[in-house]
Amino acid sequence: MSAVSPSIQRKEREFLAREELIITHARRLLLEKGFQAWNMEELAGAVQYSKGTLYQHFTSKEDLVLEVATDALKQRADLFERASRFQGRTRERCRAIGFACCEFAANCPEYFHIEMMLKSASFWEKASEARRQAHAFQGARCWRAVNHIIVEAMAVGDLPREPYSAEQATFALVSVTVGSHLMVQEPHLRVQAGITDEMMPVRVNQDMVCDGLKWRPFLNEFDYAETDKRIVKELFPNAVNWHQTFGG
Amino acid sequence: MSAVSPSIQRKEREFLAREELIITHARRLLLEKGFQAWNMEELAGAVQYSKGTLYQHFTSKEDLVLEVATDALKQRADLFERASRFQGRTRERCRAIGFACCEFAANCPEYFHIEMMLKSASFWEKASEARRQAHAFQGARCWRAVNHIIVEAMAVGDLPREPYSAEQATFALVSVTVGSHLMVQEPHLRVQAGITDEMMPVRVNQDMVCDGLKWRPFLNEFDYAETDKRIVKELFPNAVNWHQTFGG
DNA sequence: TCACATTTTGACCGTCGGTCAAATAATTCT
DNA sequence: AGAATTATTTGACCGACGGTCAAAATGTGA
Repeated sequence: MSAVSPSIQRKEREFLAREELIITHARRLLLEKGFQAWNMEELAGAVQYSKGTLYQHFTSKEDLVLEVATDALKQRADLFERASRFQGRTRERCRAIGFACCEFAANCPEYFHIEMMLKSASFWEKASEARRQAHAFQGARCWRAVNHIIVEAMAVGDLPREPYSAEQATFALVSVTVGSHLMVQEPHLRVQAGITDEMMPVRVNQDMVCDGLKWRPFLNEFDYAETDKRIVKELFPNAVNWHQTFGG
Repeated sequence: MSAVSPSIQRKEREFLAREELIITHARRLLLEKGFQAWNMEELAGAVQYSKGTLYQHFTSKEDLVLEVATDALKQRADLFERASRFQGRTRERCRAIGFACCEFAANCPEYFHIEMMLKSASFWEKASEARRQAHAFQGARCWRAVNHIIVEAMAVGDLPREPYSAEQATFALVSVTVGSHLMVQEPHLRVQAGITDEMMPVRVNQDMVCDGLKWRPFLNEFDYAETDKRIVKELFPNAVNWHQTFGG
């Protein structure tokens, strides 16, 4: 007998295709309306299946949303890893990751808020174990991309080993990045801080932390404007979000 | 006739007392269980009133939670303003606010997650206009406390006016602080970064940003350990959370 | 074509936030 | 004091939603 009957294979393919369809529509609803303002019935209608069928793919609404978030996080990790291979000094490569994160945020503007929602215990425990692990895995990829550059920067002498450890430095960059992406979305803060471009403050704050870490070369001893042009050209040639960052 | 009948006054007092009671129990439930894992019936039982009575005080569950969050934010603003009057150089006073924020976070460990929840549109629009404004007002107090010190630091020459404006610097400090408080609560990140003390990384990250802003005196040209002891002694003599920060 | 296995469906359930007419309590009037 | 009036409290009830499962529909193999 053959290993797997062809009809089984076809079923498998159809199942996976349907899962993709569900995820795609769930992503759309999540971006358009947030978490509360749509329900599973509505999603079922959108994908032309019944509610019961949705629950063959996901154990709960939270499980489905976690899947969407993890897909986004995987995109982020992919961008981070690609950016970390940028040719240049360690701080330039860190900068490339900063751009990658902004590129990601431009594509998934609601991502960081959704991510914060995930962290509440009641949400997390309604998701399946498999999807929780998948999310942790993609998160670890992002962490490693940053951490590896920092370890290398310390190895080659661009970044002092004192007073901050590689882990402290990584944690600081992660914190300032997430914090900035969240704060830049706050209308009140945008007014108070006079922010128009949403991405600029994120990278500006990253610069401050890198300078604070004494990561060579400092902002005022190197032409990072050239680096930035190279990053955009080599890593994000198709992105349209960097125009105002360079003054139109 | 008298301006207001005494029974009216008594009613008023009782009404306010009951509102306090409701808020107190809601705060407890929120800290113990988060947002989802309790309902209005349960709260009504806890305060020994019926559900209908709760809705004479708050337009919705979200409105009530916003009130709790704003109370916490007011505490934060009070601590910030007190800390900003600390005697010392501008960066020492900024440091005092950093301690104030950690003191606050120790008292309200769930605060920043609740705050993130508030920001989702569906939550915000279910709250009453009055409470939204109250929340914005307390948020502005926190912003101003930081911003004033930064403006003064620029005026006295402790902080260069270039390349960052006072608003950019304030935004950076706010972002790194909120981001750090959020990230330090993540179990995965705590493991990856090897964090045991929850407050230390927050202030470490603030130090990085201040150094990155070139805020004099730098970390390595001043004995901030002395400042820290003074801050704890003068501003938080009763707090117990700083022991491990100083190595037991 | 029929028997059997698999998949899909939507009526149904429990929960919860929120409402409101009726019950109860407080106050005022005579 | 007691009736009349006003104010307050209550909890049965509603609609919405996430999630379930027996029955219907569809697919499979002989």
